[in-house]
Amino acid sequence: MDLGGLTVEEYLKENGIKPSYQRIRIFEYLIKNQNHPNVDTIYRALYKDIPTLSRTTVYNTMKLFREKNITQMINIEDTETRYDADVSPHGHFKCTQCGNIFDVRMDVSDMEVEGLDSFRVEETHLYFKGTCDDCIEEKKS
Amino acid sequence: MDLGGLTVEEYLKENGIKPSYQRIRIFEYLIKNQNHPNVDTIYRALYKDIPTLSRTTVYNTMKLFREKNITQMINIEDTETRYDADVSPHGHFKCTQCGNIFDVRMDVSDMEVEGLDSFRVEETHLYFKGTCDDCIEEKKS
DNA sequence: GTATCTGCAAAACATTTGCAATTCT
DNA sequence: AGAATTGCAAATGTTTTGCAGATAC
Repeated sequence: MDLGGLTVEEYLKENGIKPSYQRIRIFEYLIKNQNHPNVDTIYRALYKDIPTLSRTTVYNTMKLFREKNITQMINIEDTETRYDADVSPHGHFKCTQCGNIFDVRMDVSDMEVEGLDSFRVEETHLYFKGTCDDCIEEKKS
Repeated sequence: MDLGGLTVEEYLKENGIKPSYQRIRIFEYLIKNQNHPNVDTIYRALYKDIPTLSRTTVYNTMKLFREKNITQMINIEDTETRYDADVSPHGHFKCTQCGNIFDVRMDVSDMEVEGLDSFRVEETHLYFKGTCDDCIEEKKS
């Protein structure tokens, strides 16, 4: 993740977000841990350092980040929403064994999709589910 | 939707599902109404005819259908899971105005995706979000 | 007659809301 | 001081679970 040479604080300001302590820490977490976390994972990780942090603040912050377009939502399972600070067009692969989500580079321009003429497309989401290499190896041994 | 000349009852049996009255009615609803309904929509529609029906049964049934691979889950919003009795590979477009979901034909073989070599892919999901033609027209007038 | 299926009520879980206390400028 | 932000507690909405009664083969 590259913020174009900006600090997190500058990047947030640039995108119309007041850089509060919590918001900076949450965004820092997102770019340092490219693990596509859900709200609870973010909360637990930061709670160690910021014991006053509440889940509500994480929810509020993720909602704000989404509105300002500096994160995208990943809805693969119905049970949890995960987040990605990389908003460039790319896909995801979720391993159903370990639960990890991996980035998948994709060239949307390659995609020949019929029947989209009558729609104004604002978002494109592509994801795969299956088993990752590590989990395949694990089963063999 | 084509069941290959089978009745719903035969189709369910064929797929290892005991064709109870509720299951038949639910599956019939899915193939007659290609509206990608959520559990509540299915429940409300059938409740008129089957007043003893419970949401639990709809949930149970949808879980069973998924396991037997005669429906697929559509997770576009974090708030609701929707279902499709068409399990052939295709994408979806959700209009954020009216909430309708439309099928989008796609040829997966056209898709050039890098970095999937190390994964065993079991499912591919493609969806778009935006505004449909009807809702664009509506705003103009 | 025994397995399975259904459906009620309660529980579980993620997310949102209302509001009071806190923080920042 | 005034506006925005935080965080608690309660509410909401969806889905799951436990279990008793009904149904089917």
